[in-house]
Amino acid sequence: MTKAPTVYDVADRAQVSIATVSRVLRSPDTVREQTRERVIEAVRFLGYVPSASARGLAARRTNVIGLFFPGHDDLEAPLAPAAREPGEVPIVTDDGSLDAETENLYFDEVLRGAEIEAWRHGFALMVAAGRGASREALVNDIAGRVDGLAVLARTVSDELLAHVARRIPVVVLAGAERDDGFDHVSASNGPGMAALASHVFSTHRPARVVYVSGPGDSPDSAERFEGFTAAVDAAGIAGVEVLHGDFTRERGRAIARELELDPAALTAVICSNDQTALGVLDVLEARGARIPEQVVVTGFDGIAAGRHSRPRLTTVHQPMVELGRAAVHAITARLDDPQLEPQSLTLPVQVLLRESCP
Amino acid sequence: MTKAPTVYDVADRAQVSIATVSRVLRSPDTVREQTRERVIEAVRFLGYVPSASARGLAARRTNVIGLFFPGHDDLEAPLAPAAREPGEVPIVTDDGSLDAETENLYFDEVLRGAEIEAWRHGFALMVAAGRGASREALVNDIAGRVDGLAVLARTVSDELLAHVARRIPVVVLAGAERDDGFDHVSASNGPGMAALASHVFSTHRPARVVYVSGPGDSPDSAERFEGFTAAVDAAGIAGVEVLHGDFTRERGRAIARELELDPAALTAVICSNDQTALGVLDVLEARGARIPEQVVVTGFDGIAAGRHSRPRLTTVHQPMVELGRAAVHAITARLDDPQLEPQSLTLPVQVLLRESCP
DNA sequence: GTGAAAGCGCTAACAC
DNA sequence: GTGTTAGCGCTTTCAC
Repeated sequence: MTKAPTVYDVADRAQVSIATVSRVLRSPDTVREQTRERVIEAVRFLGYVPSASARGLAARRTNVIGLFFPGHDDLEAPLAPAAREPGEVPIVTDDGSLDAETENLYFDEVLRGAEIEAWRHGFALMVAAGRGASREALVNDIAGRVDGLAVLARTVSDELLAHVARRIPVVVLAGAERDDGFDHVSASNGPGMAALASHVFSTHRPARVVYVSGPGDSPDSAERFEGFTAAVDAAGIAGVEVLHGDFTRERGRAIARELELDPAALTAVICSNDQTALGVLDVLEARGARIPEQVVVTGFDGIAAGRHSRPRLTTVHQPMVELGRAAVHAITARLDDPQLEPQSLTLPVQVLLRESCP
Repeated sequence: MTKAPTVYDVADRAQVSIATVSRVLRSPDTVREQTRERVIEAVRFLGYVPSASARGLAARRTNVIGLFFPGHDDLEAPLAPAAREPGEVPIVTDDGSLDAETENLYFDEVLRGAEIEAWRHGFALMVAAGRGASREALVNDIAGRVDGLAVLARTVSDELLAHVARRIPVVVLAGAERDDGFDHVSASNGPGMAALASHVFSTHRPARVVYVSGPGDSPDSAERFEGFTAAVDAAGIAGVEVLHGDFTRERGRAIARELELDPAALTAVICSNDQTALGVLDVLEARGARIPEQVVVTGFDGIAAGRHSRPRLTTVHQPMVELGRAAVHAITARLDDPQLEPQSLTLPVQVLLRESCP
């Protein structure tokens, strides 16, 4: 780690020019075998690792793709010191009250998809989960490091996005198609919610319909709501109640607590995402409501927790891994052909019927 | 995106030298306000984003930390085309037979921790999940892009690790401490398993003890087994059966299928990880075994699925997010002071008692 | 098949 | 406070 060796060092030791060293690394078969071996030996001997900075500068491309997601603001606590000795192992009984799992599944899966696709195209992946005030600065910083950037919709100002897009391709994830000149990749939110709601209406014929929305600034939430109203109109249903949610489980719980249940009439609680629906289920179960006889509940997203809940949650499944892949794919496509018209890819979803609303 | 502007372009437009442009970006308060504003205006007008390659080359540091994990080999399928129209939404009933969730939780959580800690120290995070033959090349490539690298134990040859370590700090994740000169970060596998096993022995006094190991090349598995044998010795237990597992749920199932259960005697199945234990539970439940009256089952890791199983799984919880954080922390510490002695941090674990073995 | 040399876009002395 | 200048370590013509 004392002064990393460079091409020059390798060239010296192998008795060749730096150009040849470069060739051995980039296009080995243009170099005579004997020469090549000398170079490789030198590389090994010196512990040479080419600098991506220098390479990126000279080649004018980094071979890195960036993925920007808004961050886990919750976890800004300093690194907890190992309070206990590692040898001490406390034994605690988990009666179910222990903290819920970190439910960043969405991020995790999109990331996985992005990583896979990046790798397939020979790119490395840089992730950034900006938090707080530094967000815009971070995006700008990342933009300087990569050949293309995927950004979650609504997490960065259009202005900055436009700024960055002058330098590299930008694809917006999970935002509805907008005529902003960017590439877009999203799931079929509207039709998905419409299909689910229609199913609820036609199969269960609820006497009462409650819709729990997401945050006002979420494009996903808006699209889902549109799908919902379309289904409502199509079914000719009147008197729907719309409650304002925020995509959190806690909010779902709060809403369920205040929900007055009519034992005689079937109520449908249609939530704009799974978290909210799970919160609703938490409280409804505790209140002793009969699901799905008395109340049916639905979510949206298809997160793992919905498969394990009791009752299991009926939902619309988004292909999150595919979202990540498609985003990276869109970037590489544009890198290959910058002249491409702005693309807008909408991935299909699937309604998953489970016990909360069969 | 036509020819990205450089410092020179900005300098021209702002009527200053490139040094001043650099200053405005790196240390704004050393520049007169009026000058600064001219520069900022030019930056904005031109859509200037500094090149991290050039910056990294000049400053001799990238401000990026790398995280290497073995990859999701399963997912190499080409990007599935959107077979259906987005408007078509199939409705399927999920009777529980749909494919199991992608259980890369370990990766996900470590990554999250790493990202957080990297951000706190002002670093970006680059992730790589190498697959197949390209693994070593990938690690080498990443090594050239970052200021420090965290690598999952046993995924890269010692030789390559040593090669890379000549250039940048390397920390090994989840491997037992070894005298290899690298920094290590791991969880307290041995003591954790020992504490759990002791609990099983003293509380349940099983007539028969079955231990299911992990793959032979897993250091985690080896440490856990050591902890187990320590507990066995301490409890003076004889005639333990040790089965060879591989950390997969399927293997757990297979083992449970062949397990002969004596209705009269309590059997303890102690598994070296949660996946295996969940597989055991799957089959035992199906076979109608009474848990925990007739059989007690334990796992190790504390993955989410164990919280949702029936019965819920008793296990040892590893602080995975903390592992990621600690790894990055170790790297930044070494970057700050390269003279540091090789560190070996072992994070504390916790036994979580749930219904499979209260 | 190999070498010489001109950058790539920035930072960091060092002058002024 | 601001400008000049010398690299940083590589890729890539263009000669030979």
